[in-house]
Amino acid sequence: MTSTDQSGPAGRSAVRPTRQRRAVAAALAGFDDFRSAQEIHDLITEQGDSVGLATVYRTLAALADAGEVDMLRNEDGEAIWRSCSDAHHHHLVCRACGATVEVEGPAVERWTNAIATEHGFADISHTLEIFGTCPACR
Amino acid sequence: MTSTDQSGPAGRSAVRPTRQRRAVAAALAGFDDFRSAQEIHDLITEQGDSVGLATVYRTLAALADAGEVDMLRNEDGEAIWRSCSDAHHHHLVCRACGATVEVEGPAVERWTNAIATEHGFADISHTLEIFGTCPACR
DNA sequence: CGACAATTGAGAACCGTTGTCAAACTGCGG
DNA sequence: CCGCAGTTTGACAACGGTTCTCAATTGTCG
Ligand SMILES: [Zn+2]
Ligand SMILES: [Zn+2]
Ligand SMILES: [Zn+2]
Ligand SMILES: [Zn+2]
Repeated sequence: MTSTDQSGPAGRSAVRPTRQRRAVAAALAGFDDFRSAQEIHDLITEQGDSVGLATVYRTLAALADAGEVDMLRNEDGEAIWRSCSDAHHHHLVCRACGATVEVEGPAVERWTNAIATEHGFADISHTLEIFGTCPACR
Repeated sequence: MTSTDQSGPAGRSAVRPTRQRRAVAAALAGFDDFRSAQEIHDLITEQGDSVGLATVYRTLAALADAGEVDMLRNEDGEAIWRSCSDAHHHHLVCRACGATVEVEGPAVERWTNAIATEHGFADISHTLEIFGTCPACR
């Protein structure tokens, strides 16, 4: 058994741990609200690292479909990102300061599935975000 | 029922019914899935009318905040539009063909409010869309 | 070490959307 | 019927976020 073949199809390693990816991860660890790619890029710069904007976008996209960060869109349609817990969850976001709370609602999950099934839909997924003004911004 | 009684009593400058706005309304009546502004613009052109793209955007935005059309964003962040019923509702959308069903869920409405209040948030709003594959696209 | 695929970054390209502003259109009062 | 003032329109430029290009670099692995 030739040791590890922990990731890719043809055996060669797929994702390489690079300085840039570490910098993005570090930046993500530094806030817990949702931020745009550009804001994250700025953060990285402030932290002294230098990473191209395109790389930030690429890394965020990769992390997102690896399920390590959540991406959603603000009212203007911009993508905003945040490192989140693994489990399926939704967000309660403060419109003013961006403060974010992860929330879970088994009942809602059940409801969406039921409704969709009822209409004959399959391969169901959903998006749900709650916006409001947090206590601190009142 | 189109509760659009724009002409109020003290009818000072309101929204003027113009050829262009009528064309947009007509286009909106011609489909029941969500379409982008550009697609709607194309539809109008195909119908023989001629309306500037900027005007289409302006009209859609106006209709949207008059509550006569719903706007949401597809995965790419583009705005897509559809004329909907007045009451608050959500959407069950087919990923393949775009077929859309309006759905209501009083329980979900209650849940979002409860969760938000519980965390001290005020002025609550939310977005919720369900995606799947409809029977016809199976 | 040497070969090589994965990765990076500067800048251009994309593309949906919004802003500009002069011309066209309305409703209204005279 | 005419002219004025405010509204609306549209061709086009400008914007801004995101993706693409491609040569140069950098991990990985034998
Ligand atoms: Zn999350
Ligand atoms: Zn859910
Ligand atoms: Zn709707
Ligand atoms: Zn709702």
